[in-house]
Amino acid sequence: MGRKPCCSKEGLRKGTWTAKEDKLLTDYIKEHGEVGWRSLPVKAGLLRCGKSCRLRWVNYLKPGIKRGNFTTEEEDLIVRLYNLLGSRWSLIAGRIPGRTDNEIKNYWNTHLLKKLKSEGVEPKIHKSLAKHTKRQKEKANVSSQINQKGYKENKKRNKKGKIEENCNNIEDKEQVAKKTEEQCRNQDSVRVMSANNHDITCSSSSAGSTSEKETNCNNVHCSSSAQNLEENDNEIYEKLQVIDELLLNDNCLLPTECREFNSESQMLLMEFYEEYFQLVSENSCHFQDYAHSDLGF
DNA sequence: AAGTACATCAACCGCACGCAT
DNA sequence: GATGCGTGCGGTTGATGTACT
Repeated sequence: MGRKPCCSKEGLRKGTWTAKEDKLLTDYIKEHGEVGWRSLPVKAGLLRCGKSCRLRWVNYLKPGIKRGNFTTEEEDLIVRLYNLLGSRWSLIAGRIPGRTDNEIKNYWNTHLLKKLKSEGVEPKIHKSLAKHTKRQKEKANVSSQINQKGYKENKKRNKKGKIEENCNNIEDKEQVAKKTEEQCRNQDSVRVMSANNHDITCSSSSAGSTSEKETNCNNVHCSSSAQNLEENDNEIYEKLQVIDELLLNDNCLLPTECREFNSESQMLLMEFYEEYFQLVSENSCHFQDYAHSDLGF
């Protein structure tokens, strides 16, 4: 018994959207919100599949979507995120304000791959992650599962729009940032703007003093003490969670008025990512699952 | 100007996941 | 635990535009 199709294909339009269809969809969503994609076409008077409506909205009609040429900074970011995450376009798109997964995917396949190859750079090969998620999950080791559990729950809460509830548990957004700031005192800092447009000074480098940082890194890479390893794992993992908490909520990443992605906000973003990538890559041998499994990020 | 090849990107398709029952 | 539904994701297709012959 096969799975039911998402909708009856009969009598439905396919292909390029017309301006009239766009307007119908936009008007409906403005009034009712992004809910019930399956029933939306009928209610909105569209002869389209619900999935098609969602795609059209998410990729083209949704406010704040940036069209047009990618900047070199964006290109660089895409390449580095790809090396970290593989072809997880939605995750990559989530870290580049105004860009959609589809656009980034197309840009990668049509421009960046060629560009990299012409420069003699072979992009990191990733397995087709989507098709291996189950297997990867099964492979995930016990300790990482324990570490990831809390984060996954946080992520789930965020997805459900319960960020406030989450913030009550681990303080609020500012406190999350403050926590990071405390952990990162004495480190080179980067500035990240909070949702409240407060400048938060924090670092995505390892916690504590420089010596502690070195100890952490050494332990992560080659400690023979299982206990130390576990403690440091948790510490670094928590740090990644805090950073990613900020990254995932792009309101935390950039204030609304910076959605235009002006040069100043772009600089701040790039600085922040520099630190972020450094931290992840420093610990990549131990946190591969964080960077590459569907549980991480 | 016409035909063909290639490039681009919007849109489609099928699968997997989370959630409700 | 099994099943079905709604949704989101990544891979792929195909229509359209552009360059070349």
